[in-house]
Amino acid sequence: MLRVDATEFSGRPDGRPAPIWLRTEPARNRRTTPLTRERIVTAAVDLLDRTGVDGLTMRRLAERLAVTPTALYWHVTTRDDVLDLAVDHIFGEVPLPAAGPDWRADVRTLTCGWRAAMLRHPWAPGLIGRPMLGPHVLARTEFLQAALVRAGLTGRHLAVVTRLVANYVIGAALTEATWRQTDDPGARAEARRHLVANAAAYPTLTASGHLDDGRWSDDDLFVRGLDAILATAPGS
Amino acid sequence: MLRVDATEFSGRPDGRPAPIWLRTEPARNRRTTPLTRERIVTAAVDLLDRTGVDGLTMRRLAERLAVTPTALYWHVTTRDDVLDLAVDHIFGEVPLPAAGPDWRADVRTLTCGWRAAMLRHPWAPGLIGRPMLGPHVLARTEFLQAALVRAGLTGRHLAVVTRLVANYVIGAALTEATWRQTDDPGARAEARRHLVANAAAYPTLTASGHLDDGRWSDDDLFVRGLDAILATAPGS
DNA sequence: ACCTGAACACCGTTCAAGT
DNA sequence: ACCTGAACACCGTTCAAGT
Repeated sequence: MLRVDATEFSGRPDGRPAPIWLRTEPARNRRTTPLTRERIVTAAVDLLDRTGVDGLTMRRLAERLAVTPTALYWHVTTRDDVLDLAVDHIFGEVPLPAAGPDWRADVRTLTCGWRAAMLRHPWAPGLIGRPMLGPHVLARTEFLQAALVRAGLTGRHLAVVTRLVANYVIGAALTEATWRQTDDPGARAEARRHLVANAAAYPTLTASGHLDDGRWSDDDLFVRGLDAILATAPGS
Repeated sequence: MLRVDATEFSGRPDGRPAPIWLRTEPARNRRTTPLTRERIVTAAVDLLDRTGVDGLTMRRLAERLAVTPTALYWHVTTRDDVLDLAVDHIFGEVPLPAAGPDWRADVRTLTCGWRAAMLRHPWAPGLIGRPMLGPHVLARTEFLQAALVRAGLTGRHLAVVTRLVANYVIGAALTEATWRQTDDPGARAEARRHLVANAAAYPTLTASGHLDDGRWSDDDLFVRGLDAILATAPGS
């Protein structure tokens, strides 16, 4: 190799440092970008989108960030931390709607954006089985309950409907993400065949086309369910 | 040790086998119980109850069954299989109610048992993010939709309410299990303090006591939410 | 303060071999 | 048919050490 390691020049006979052109920069400047928690989280979301929950490895994540696996542990204490941060992060992608005069419309756009974010990142719903106290998640819940208060709900009734809406969104996202997560595009059709094969045991489900694809859009079914909930609250 | 290994007797000078009293049984009879898929699943549920999802290891599971880790792979092809089987198994614990004249009562007892099973095994809701096509799960969904058909629902309306109920149960179990799963009993109180500390950002949530413990029972809130849904269907 | 390197105690899964 | 043993290619996390 013709290229000589410049550090050799720094140890000159006369003790003076070599001219700057011949020196490589010191280590802390050579690093392209400093590692931050934020960079870790965005890289994690990227990796999760591509490879799913099991694909997110501290080692793979570090590789993507051009860093030693153990370097991550300076910014984060555990792999679960990364997952928690990733979940909260994706809720920051969808902006909070502006509160308008129609509280029902507010709840609709809020929950639809909420659900859309989870379906864009199908690994997310399965990770909700842990305390969700990130700022983005709480901000969304706050907005939801504020809209319900404007609708006139109070006390226990308010608590019931808040949980009803939130849990419906989460459950819907979880079951819908199931089918997008599997790589096999024919998985749903296969499930449908399994159901038909056992039609004797599941007469109602087969008759109603419970697992049929595209009979009605998932989006439409979700919104209609939501509207059914909102119809139980006092009129606008 | 006084106890002599009986196999030594089998190699007698005269070549004849030792009397049966002095022989140990051959290997295939000595094993206490043969390994079956069913035994694996019940042991898995036990281990999951004790140690959670991360605690279920093929090696630990094998140890509990007094078997080599690799022996499991004869009855099951992957760890995920074990998890799928475990989830379906716990739904078999709750018997299907008998269909009565009051379809609302049927749906209530079905979903309450459904939810109770998940709360008894708090690891379960988080595992629903995979195709749920086990016989017990499907039988429950079949019962639910059959009750809704008896209520007079058809077509798209039937699909909407089926999903609404099922997703509400799943979402509720998932969020509620979150707090039972954490070993720390004060986790909820800690979360509440976190909320109060940022009361400026979450005025509605703090005012309504969103994370307050025991203000209203979770069971009561769940049933009221369910009744709100069922109220949207045609009257009995 | 921030990152590297080596090391520890695990994993799931395969495959040939035993009985 | 059913299980063992050895082996492979990974894991998350720690800790001392470098800069």
